[in-house]
Amino acid sequence: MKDKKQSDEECLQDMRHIQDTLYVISGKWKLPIIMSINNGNNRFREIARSIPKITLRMLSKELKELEMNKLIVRTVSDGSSILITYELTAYSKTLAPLIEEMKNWGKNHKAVITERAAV
Amino acid sequence: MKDKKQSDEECLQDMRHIQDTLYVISGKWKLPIIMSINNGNNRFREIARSIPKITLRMLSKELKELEMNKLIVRTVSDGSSILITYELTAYSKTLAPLIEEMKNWGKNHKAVITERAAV
DNA sequence: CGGTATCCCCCCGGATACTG
DNA sequence: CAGTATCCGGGGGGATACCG
Repeated sequence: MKDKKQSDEECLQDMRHIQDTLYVISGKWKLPIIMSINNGNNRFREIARSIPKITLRMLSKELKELEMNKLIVRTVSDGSSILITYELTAYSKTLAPLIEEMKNWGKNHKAVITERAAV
Repeated sequence: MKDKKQSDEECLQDMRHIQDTLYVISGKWKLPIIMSINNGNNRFREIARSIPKITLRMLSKELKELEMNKLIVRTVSDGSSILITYELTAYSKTLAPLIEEMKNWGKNHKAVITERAAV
């Protein structure tokens, strides 16, 4: 978002891109799931335990969508017992700056809102 | 999101911040509205016209929420006729890096998904 | 111009139970 | 462990009509 005014056409393009991004990360759980996997949780139950309040149903659904968007990979390895692991793709790493930015903004916003509530 | 693994506690904090941010910018229209105003549209109908497919109802609803979150200001100025303008707050500018990031990511993602569809 | 009021549908997301 | 099945409420969001 530049301060310089852009053409309406450019602005429309940008809106579309933003809506595309919003669509991919929308929902309460997708980003938390990515963060959890990034933090070393690779098994279904492990991820479930690491995210407060998420239900198995939602985790299952969201994992599928993330896989469709090429952000994670589901692997079934057949050792002594069957083992299923979820891993982030290299592509998912491109979300890192975005996540970082959202993390910081949320932290600050919490402060802003809390201050308002106090007044 | 660092590559270095962080403590689970830190990770939980981050998830909460992210969810706070998601909550504020969630919905199809909030960011497009901010972009539209940023691009010089300050009147209700002007904004409405600048955003494809948005309905008056949604614009009205979202403007209120944005105002509650201190991202825009609604001003009623009483000249020869009543004039209502919407402006971005200084605070809303803190979203700029996030928006920029989402714009770029969406642009690239579109390409990634399209490529997949071709295969 | 600057919105509200209704109606309505869809689907997100929670609860709970169950399967292999 | 790794999920799926079913049920269900709430609300996001579209269409349309209307108001001052």
